[in-house]
Amino acid sequence: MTAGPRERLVDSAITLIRERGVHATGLTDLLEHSRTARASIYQHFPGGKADLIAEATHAAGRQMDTFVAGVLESGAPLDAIDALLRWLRRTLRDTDFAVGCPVVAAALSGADTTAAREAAASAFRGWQRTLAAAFTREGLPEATAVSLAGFVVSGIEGALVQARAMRSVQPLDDARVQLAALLRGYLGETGSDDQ
Amino acid sequence: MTAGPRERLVDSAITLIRERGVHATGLTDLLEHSRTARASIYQHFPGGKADLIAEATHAAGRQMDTFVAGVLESGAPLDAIDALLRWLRRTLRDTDFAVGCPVVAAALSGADTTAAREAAASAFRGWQRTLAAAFTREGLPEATAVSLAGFVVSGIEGALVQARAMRSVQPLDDARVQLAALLRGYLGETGSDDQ
DNA sequence: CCTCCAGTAGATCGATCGGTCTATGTGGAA
DNA sequence: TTCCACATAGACCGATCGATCTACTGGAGG
Repeated sequence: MTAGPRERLVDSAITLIRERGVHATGLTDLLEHSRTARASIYQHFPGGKADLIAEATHAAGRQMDTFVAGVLESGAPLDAIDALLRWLRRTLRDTDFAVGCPVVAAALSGADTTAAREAAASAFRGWQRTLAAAFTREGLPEATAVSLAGFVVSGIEGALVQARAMRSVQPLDDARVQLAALLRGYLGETGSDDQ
Repeated sequence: MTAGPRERLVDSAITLIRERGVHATGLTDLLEHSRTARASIYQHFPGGKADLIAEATHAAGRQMDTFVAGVLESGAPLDAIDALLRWLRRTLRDTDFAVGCPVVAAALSGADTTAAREAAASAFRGWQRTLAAAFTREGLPEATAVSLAGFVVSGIEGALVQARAMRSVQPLDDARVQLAALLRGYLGETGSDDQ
């Protein structure tokens, strides 16, 4: 509950960027949402908005990576992917399809925001590494695990974009079914055939 | 070479949105890039920028759908996906990873731009339909074909986002390999094992 | 006590945003 | 030729952008 200005700014940046994208998120919105003084931005992020966005993207990437790693170490990879997709589905519905992935938003923020793009790339690589480690733990060769992990990220992120556009969780459900089929091909028959 | 103001505006909108996103694309950039008078926007798009973006998204969706449908009717689905991924890879490299998918950009343009979001959803549905038709032609059940088609779109779009962020074509190559594995599971062994 | 400084509140800056306006040019139909 | 719809060039509007600035507040450390 301490939540200093810096932490509030990062949290608000993640929230607003998920909803509106980088360029559509103004500092005024950011300050109002985080109940923070304008000067506090430049106190903690000398580079201004660009710095804040980059740090928010890094933070969002770490949060998601922690979540995925947590679910992975207590279950099979497919169950972890399932849990992630279920959580995304619930989040989308709860917010009336208003929120997307902050890392994707940062990745597409344009050519002028190099720091944000690099932060997004770093987050993607982190997720891929975490997933690939789980796949190798299941016996997959290193190269196969890395490729598969990268594609799992692609499939989920793409489904999230489609789901927002269509205002439907169907793309996430399709991703669940198809990723299950793909993983079954690599890892053989394993659970996760619930409803 | 006729290329009236309306056509030039739509083409420029597609180009600039691919690079910068909707909100980061200003009317001034648009007019300069399309060499068009400011008033011409409101002549052809009474709703202003929002109308133009929506029409550009529709046009981009149709163009891509035509491309995909063309490649699909002269080859197996996997070969068509291969051709699409190869084209995306070359485009990314030729532009130094500056361009993405205009439909994705429109889909993430925010809550205020409803028309653009709907245009993006329409484009996604069109691609899914086109792909699903090809899969049913190969003998897949309707429901399976639709689900698989939706996921193929997700996987490709997600790979494109990752590729831009990382400035690497690796995600597209991963998508190729994994989509091939997935389709092989449904359709059995079919060509496309070149390098 | 006083000092110091992160935090707050808000005025203000130049630049740019999307949109509207006038003036002028142009090419085809009546 | 006359006419008119369209295209162009560019000034202009209020609003908002990111960023800088001053003035004030409150609590920790000497």
